[in-house]
Amino acid sequence: MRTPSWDNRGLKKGTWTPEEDRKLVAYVTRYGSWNWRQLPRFAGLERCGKSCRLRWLNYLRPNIKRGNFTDIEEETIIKLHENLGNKWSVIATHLPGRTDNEIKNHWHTTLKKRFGKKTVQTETNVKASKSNSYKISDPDPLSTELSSSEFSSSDYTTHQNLFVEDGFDFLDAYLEDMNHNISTESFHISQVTTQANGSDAQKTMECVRPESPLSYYNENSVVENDDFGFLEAIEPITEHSWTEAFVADMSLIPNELLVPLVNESESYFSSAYDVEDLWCLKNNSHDDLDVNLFQ
DNA sequence: AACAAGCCCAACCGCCCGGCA
DNA sequence: CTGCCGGGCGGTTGGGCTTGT
Repeated sequence: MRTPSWDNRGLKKGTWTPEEDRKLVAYVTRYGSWNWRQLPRFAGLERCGKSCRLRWLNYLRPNIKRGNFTDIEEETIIKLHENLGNKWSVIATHLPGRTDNEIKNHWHTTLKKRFGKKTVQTETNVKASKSNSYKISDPDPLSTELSSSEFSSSDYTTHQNLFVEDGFDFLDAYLEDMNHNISTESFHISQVTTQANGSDAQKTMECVRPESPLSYYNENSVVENDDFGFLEAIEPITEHSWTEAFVADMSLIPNELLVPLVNESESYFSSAYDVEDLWCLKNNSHDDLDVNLFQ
């Protein structure tokens, strides 16, 4: 979108590149967002912390739901906006997978025009009459929170995809999530797993989300050049690897923020997220997910 | 085909709030 | 109590994309 530029501190501004996305995802996935202001330095990013935070929360974070808003989602936004005003972050908590920024954009570009000048209540009642899952007459905005059963099952595919059966491999789950339901096209990427033990650990997995940052890559070049570097982040391979920056700076990260790898031979990744939160997510109902995850 | 206008959304900016020393 | 710092939030903007003429 925005033309890349540098501010007076030498920090980059503007559109994020795929490489920057990979660095940020890899770093936050492994170490969490322990300090947004310091994070870019350790992650090898020439960005301000705010920019990193925004990029992560609005675009790279798992469970982000993209694409058109459903009628139910629009009804929810309209109703909540009527009751709460421009409290986009609060409204976003009622729409699993949607970010406040996305909701705000959708409101300004679409809903405001459609509903801004009409009586919102009237309009929403019409829409609500089409839906048997949303009670527009409920006066309490909080009580209008949609239960998991009020969304179609596909709405939650991203949540369900966050976890895989064979253990707690956060990054696998992340990639699974990124694959969600966007395209039927597919391409293969290499998955770094346990190369350290010398076994033939390279697997392939399908990545089918052209709208994701990963899709910046030409699919053919990914296959032919094996240049899909997303996972290189967690295992410095060459001296030119960007990972060198944060690997070299690891000593500066407080020990308590460095989560030891559980089992290097099987689960290379670890996360500084609250492990209890993540584990409980595996068992909790869907409507807790967006609250607990990655806050 | 070329241009203009409007749309859309990622990203930035500045303010506010809470935690902490 | 006060000031600093980091995070969060809402408003705004830049510019690519789409649609209309």
